[in-house]
Amino acid sequence: MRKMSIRVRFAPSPTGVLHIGSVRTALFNWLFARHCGGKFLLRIEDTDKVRSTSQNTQLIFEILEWLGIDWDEEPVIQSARIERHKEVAESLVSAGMAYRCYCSADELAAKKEKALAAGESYKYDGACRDVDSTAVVDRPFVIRLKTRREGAVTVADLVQGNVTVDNSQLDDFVLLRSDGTPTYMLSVVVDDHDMGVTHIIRGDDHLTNTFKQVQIYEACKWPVPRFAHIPLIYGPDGAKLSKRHGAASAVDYRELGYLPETISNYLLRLGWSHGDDEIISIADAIKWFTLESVGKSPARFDMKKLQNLNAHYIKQRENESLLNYMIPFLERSVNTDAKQRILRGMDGLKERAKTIVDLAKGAMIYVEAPTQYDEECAKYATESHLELLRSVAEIITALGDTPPPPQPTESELMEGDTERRSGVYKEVHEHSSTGSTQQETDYGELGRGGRATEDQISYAIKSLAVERGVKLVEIAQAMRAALCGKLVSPSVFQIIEVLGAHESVARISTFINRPLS
RNA sequence: GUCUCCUUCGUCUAGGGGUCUAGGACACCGCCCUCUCACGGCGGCAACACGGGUUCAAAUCCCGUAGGAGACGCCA
Repeated sequence: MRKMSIRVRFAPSPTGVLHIGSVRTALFNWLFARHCGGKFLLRIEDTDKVRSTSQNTQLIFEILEWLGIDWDEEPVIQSARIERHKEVAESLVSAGMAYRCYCSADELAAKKEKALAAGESYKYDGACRDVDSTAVVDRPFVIRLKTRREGAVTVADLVQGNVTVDNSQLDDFVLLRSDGTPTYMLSVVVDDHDMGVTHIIRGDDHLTNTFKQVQIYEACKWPVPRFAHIPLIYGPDGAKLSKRHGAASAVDYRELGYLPETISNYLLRLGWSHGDDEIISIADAIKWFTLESVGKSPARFDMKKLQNLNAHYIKQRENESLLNYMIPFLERSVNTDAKQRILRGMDGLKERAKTIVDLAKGAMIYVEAPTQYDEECAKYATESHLELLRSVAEIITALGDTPPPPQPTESELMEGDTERRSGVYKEVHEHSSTGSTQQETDYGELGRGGRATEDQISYAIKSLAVERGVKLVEIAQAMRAALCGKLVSPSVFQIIEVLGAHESVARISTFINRPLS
């Protein structure tokens, strides 16, 4: 296979929002082109003028760009090529390969009904096949292909293998409608030929169409391209993936908070694999992608796996990038201070989020004080809890305003405390634990602006728990309720570090003094 | 109905005659970690649709059966 000449295309129709299955088709085409060093072209099949919208067309471009799928030449707009399509249809008539059919819609409907009633499959009977094409008849007509009736056509499909269909299965299908517009069958063939497409990679719902199209290529005496029909994506129930499965459009997934790298990785693994690899970068995908390794069996869409992948890619992303990405998802617009807080709390936030929507929700604790408290919070509003919170507030205030207490030694720390930390926390911790010989300088850095570090806060609160003889969880959950209005959040110590003493104490006071419970 | 395609754990898949008492991932269950929830670590459950061949040997090759899907438009 000579690599330099390969040309593929993605040819969506803007009659609806871009389906996630179409996105996969685009991805496979793109990957194939990039792998082979060929060209990836775009064609908008907007010949159905009633259902096509320019908004849908825009969305196609937008989603492809979002996913990093770039195309090589000016996109072809199919509706601009109608004259060319007609021309080909007419030339086929002149060449005796096609003919004018004057059967009315009513006549055909009647024949179809009759066939159905008799339990037979309907095929156009070719009534006008031998009508003299030079005769001028003043009736509306369509142009039909004079299909070959004998023999069979075998397509050496790059994914499906050899597929043979008997020509007797085909009828003389329509190339040009009575209103003079081309049908899909005609326009794809003409456009693919004119665009120099060498490999047609598309959903396998087109497999049977292929045999009709091959006949058009042959009638035109054009070279037949290679085909690769990839299996469709199904919903969890095994039926074609659609709206009722939750989300079928690529735009939906973007709005649900999935990252583009998640979508392309997930879609790639649906029906294609490279050994045991699950997390695959675009670069590796381009390096590894071949049509031979595309599976033939249909795959079901698994939301859980998508989520898991998304969680992975969220953890991978840089905090700044995540912040920018999540801003449109935030419930309200945020100022620079809030952004800074979110950024500082991002490590704790992102390891808990499966989607950007989750992330944005979780980030609200750094945007504003709780506007309401979850029902379960009442459990931590007992007098004994409130009493503990008063002490907590004092400790936080003290930590925030004065130099923190001496650093704990390794043995003083509860076991496990020095282990298992990640991200920023770990770095901070390492700083503070090396601080035994250089406490002054560390305070100067870590306590900047009178702000205590997560570690210092953690130590102080843990000490309080020991002192009062209560379990840490009792204090921590009460703090969480007061700080977040809910019982699930990142580390409360980290939250306090990010919010600062003033805001933290304010939230705790609000909780203590609120009328309820 | 006709034609075409598909069939390994619940799901995505590895596997191209012996290395398969079938591997990985997600999900699920358990344990560890733990300030909640997650993350992470460790472990567990779980599949070659069925029936015939071919072969010394079949998840792997062939043929049936069953099940699933797609296509049968003057839609794309």
